[in-house]
Amino acid sequence: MTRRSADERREQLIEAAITVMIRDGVAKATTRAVVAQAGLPLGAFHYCFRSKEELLQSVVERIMVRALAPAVAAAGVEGAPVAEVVRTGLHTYWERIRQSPDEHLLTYELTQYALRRPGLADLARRQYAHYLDATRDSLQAMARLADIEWTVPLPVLARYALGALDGLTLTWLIDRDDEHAAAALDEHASYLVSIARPAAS
Amino acid sequence: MTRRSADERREQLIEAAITVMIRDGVAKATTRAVVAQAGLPLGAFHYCFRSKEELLQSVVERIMVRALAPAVAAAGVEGAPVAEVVRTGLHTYWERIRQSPDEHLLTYELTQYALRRPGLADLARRQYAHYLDATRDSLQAMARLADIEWTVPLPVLARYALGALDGLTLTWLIDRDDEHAAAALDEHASYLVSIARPAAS
DNA sequence: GTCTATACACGGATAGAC
DNA sequence: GTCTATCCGTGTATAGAC
Repeated sequence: MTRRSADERREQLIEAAITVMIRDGVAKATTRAVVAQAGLPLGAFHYCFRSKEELLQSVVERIMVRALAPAVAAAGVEGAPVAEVVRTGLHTYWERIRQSPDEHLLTYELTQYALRRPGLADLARRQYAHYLDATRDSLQAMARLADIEWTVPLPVLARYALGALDGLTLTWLIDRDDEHAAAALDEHASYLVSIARPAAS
Repeated sequence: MTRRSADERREQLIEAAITVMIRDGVAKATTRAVVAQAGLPLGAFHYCFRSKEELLQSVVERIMVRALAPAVAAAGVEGAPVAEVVRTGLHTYWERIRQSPDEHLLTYELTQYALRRPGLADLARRQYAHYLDATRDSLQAMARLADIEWTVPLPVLARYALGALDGLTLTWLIDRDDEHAAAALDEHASYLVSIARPAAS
């Protein structure tokens, strides 16, 4: 029973750490703040994690997996016009950002934190590689739904689309300008539509 | 004479702080580390700055101004083809990033740091507004050089272009993949060329 | 103004009782 | 395994000699 409880506490502490980080930032997520958030005594920390670094590694892994890949969520009906498929996908992505802006801000914060630690830098790189994959998959899914193909090589297009969405997201997280963000996102949609052509096969 | 020296020390400490931050990250830029970098005694700190917060405000202001606005450096010859003007501008921007990647990484780190402090959050917002202005100016300059006009409203285009460059930059700072970054940047150039048309007037 | 010594708080980690 | 009490390092800031 104690074994199961120990695992639960690990989970509890990871989630508590994320809660604190979203609310106060990574720097304020001290061991004391985390255990307080979890409602546990300070001593509980060190028989769940060898060190704070170990907790942070778990947090980074979890938050990065949980963070929607900046991939465009492919949505829409089979055979719909490409413009509709693209706009629906981007809109879905954007709504998720708008629903949890602080969590996404934390994602960027953690990425930078990870880059500063030799042991975690590789994790950040692998995660961005994963984002690229997910973006590529979404673009392929959209092409299939709209029955089109992209006139730009998929790896290039994925990197460009990921960058554009990432940048637009970051800008919005800073200025929270809904109108301008929507207009820019729409321009990205127009771009995607412009590089689509009817499927050959 | 002491007066002049005090101002010099302020400068000295700001630059030392930036040096430490670029090398070790914002978190490691303690007062002790900063004065050590500057070759000054610890006591020197507090008759140059009221507090560490005050130093950080100065640092944020300076680094954000110094950071090239993610604006496209307009370059090229009057009357050159639009494709050449655009590619030259983007290439110039990218070279600056490549020449000081750590400093640009710090820019992102400081932006997030600023967003976490109520007193500095507004500074981050104003800075991004400045980036938007600079991007818009560069786009206008490119249009003038190539004797074209943009078929997308300038405010929308500026936000989109800023986001795209910001995102591509961030992705590259993480994975340092020169080839793919160049390809994606090139795709952005193609996009810009595609939304240009000969000037009407 | 300039520097040394130090106060004081906080954070990570551990010792040791239960 | 669980928790309390504590150690020790570090960080900001200040006191006070010069």
